[in-house]
Amino acid sequence: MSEKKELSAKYNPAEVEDKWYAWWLEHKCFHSEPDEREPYTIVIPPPNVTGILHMGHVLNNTLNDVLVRKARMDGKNACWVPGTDHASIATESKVVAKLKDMGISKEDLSREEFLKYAWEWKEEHGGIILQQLRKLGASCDWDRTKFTMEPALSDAVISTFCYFYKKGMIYRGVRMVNWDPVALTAISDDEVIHQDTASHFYHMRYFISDGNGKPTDKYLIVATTRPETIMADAAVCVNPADERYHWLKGKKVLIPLINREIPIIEDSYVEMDFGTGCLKVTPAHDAHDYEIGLRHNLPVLDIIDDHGRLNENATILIGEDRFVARKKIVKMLEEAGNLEKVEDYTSPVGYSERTKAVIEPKLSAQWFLKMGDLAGQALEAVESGRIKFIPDKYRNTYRHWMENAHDWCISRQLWWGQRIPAYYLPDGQVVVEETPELALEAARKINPALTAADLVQDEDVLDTWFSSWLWPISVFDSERPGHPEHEPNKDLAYYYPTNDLVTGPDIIFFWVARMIMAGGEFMGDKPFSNVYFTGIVRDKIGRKMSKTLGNSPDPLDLIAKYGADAVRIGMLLCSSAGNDIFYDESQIEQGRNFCNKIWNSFRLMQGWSVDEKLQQSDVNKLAVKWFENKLSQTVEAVEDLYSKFRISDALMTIYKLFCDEYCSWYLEAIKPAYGEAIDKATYDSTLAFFEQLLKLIHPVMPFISEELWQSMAGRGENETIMFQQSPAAGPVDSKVIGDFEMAQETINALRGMRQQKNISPKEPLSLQIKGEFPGDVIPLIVKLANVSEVSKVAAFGEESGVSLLVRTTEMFVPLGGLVNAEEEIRKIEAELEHQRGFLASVRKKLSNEAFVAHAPQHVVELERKKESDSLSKIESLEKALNVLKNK
RNA sequence: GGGAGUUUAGCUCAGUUGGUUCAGAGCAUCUGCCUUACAAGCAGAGGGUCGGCGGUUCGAAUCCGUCAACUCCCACCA
Repeated sequence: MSEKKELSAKYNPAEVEDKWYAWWLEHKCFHSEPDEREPYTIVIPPPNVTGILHMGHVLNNTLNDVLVRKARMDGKNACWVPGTDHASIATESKVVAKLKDMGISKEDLSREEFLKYAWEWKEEHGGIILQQLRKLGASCDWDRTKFTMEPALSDAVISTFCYFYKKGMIYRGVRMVNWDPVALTAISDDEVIHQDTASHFYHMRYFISDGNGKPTDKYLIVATTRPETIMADAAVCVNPADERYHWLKGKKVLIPLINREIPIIEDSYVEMDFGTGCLKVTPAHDAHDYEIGLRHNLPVLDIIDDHGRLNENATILIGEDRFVARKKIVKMLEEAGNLEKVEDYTSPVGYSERTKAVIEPKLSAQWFLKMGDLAGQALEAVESGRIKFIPDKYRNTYRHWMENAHDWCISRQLWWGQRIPAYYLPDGQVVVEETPELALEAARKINPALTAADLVQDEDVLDTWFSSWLWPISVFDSERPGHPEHEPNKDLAYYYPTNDLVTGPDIIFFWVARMIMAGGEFMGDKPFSNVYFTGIVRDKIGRKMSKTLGNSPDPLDLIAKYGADAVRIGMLLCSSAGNDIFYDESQIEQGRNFCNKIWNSFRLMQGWSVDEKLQQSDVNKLAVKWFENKLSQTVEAVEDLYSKFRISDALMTIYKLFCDEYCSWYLEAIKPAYGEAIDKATYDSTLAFFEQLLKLIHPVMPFISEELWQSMAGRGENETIMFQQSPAAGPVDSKVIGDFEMAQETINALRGMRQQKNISPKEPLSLQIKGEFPGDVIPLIVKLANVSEVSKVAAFGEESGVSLLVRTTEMFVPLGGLVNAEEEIRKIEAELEHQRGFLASVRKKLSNEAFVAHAPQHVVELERKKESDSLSKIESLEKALNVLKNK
């Protein structure tokens, strides 16, 4: 130790964490530039720019940081690129809400004015989450921080759009989209959450027309959950096989209340046994109805406006909100005698993920990207194993989606985002170019008389994922997307493809699949090699963590209370890949306790005085040799676990190595008696071991490992544990470990016996061992089990005592008056009974000719060995019993 | 409705090709210890018909069938 300062009995993370994080930043430890080393690259899953750190981020970024720090210590040039996502819907709705608080309505603002507010908001609140990540210890290269809407990355998005447009893969089409009447935008299918919702099933009478627009007294009954849309009906549809309605063929019915005449049509889409078997067809307001309308050439009448209110086309209830209109129209139907009955009914209703508004299916002109080839090659990249999913089961999910990929609706009716670079000519033609200037140039090829003022740019912006899918490319080289003919710049050439991606399975299609598509298209190469899917963080009783439930702790509070290392450990301990995480604060306590354990082991070593003249004792020699091997063995296991992304198992292996092997066995074995000094050789070895352990621990617990590593002697001014080489596994001598284990088992047996017989650990015992026993571990038994004398004997004496069996070695502890003969007899008899039963079962197996004939040789051999071991155990138990009984 | 997955100790999970590293780990529990690093600790101990049933096999937590429960994804406002 360099200096001996007083250390408190408890580790205090608050004193340590900010200090080292600042030091790392100051020394540019996280920064990476291309060099001759092998790169290791991770791009952060960019959190929403206005987001706040939650437990899911903690899990994800802890895993990322562990991987990055490990790679760094493996000598790779590790680069973790941080950044944020502009999250158009989420951010825009936050800005709209904030403006509303200020008494400003978005509609009163021009696009430019609104964007000015939005950027102000972004500057003010943006990137808080990146600051919070620093508290967690995230070793991101902050100099490379990116934002999906910064100019360069926006340019990449625009070029990408133009690229696909010119390739004929982007088209504009009228489609039934999921309209969010609150956000006033179409959203993708994936952003719609279906939830069973209690509503009503309204059975309405549609009277048959007499042919002149007048009702007859005959009617049929149509059931709907949406009576407010009847004014948009284009037909009533029945199944052609439905005999109940054959008489209606060619007839027309009148829409209730407005008496518009519509045809009765037949389509097998209608299920006969659902409802009344009559379906009202409303092409403008239902995706299936739209399809039916196309098949039967039905007119499309849109009666709901962007805000979800009835418009003039409805002819009645104009201006009413759709849900208000529903209530009113039901009453009107009832009064008009058109309401047959109302049933309670629960049906799935689509809600906007962002605004929670009920989705309105709406026909509108949107931009689409064809999936065809993109999905095909992205599927192949995973199927072929070039990209590995961890856990593997997500390949199924991925395949299923990729094989059924719909064209991607990429336009959003928002302002916060990259505006679509499509420019409309006065005659309705469209040109798509990267800049207005280029667009004008292109437009003039169509009509040379055009001026800039004649071009009108599309009002919509692009889906946020249309920028995120470029992330692994654009953070390094924003020129490349959209221009695969460009040579990649130095960074892109060096860092791409990235190595690992850590993300949640909920965005496997939104993001993971699309990054693979973009990588294939623009780089001709996968964007990453491994995708590690984390689970969802849930509370103890399995509920998803959410703000509304209030069951999500603030990670920063936890860090303040327990320390960042403890929080990291707590998250990792319960996180096997792909499984949901059941978060429990007690896991973080365990992490804190582990920190404390490490801290105190350091205190112990720091308190020792070294005597250079002291000879190394046999016990110490043994312990050092053993731990050397144990460490190698464990390092090998840990490496293997890391390579399989079994991070929590790797952590547990390290945890046990430290707590059990190092603290409980090694340190106890070499610990000098109070007031005595330790020999130099052992001391040096111990510190070397401790340093190795700190390195092993560093990726998971960066702060405490740095603090203690720095506290050890001989550190240069600018050195950090961050760049030390990971411990390498040396050769493992299994005899050393095996012999030591024999000693451990013996010590455990003796300790157990003391407890059982109520013999104080301070009472020295003597021990007789019969048969083979590794002699050089005896000093360890003497020290740790408080044995005064160990003798190897050919036969046990006649005095009273307790016999022990360690594996197949018999031992005896003479206890004189301390032993209760009757109790001992009972114990031996019980053991005998068990042993005889065991022997019987083994013999039964061996006497089974089929077993001996079919089982492999080594299995049969094992059974034989069991038999002989058991026989010898029984023999010695019987002897011991005789001795006791003959007393 | 279509698909995928899960079910092993009180809790969270490991268990590679069926066979002594097969019934494991951590936490929790219980017992005894304030033993000069650590009570946020030490030393011990007890917990499981491996979801149910059936089958294949000399042998099943492991393979097959079936049933049950749970989870997720996709589809869907009649």
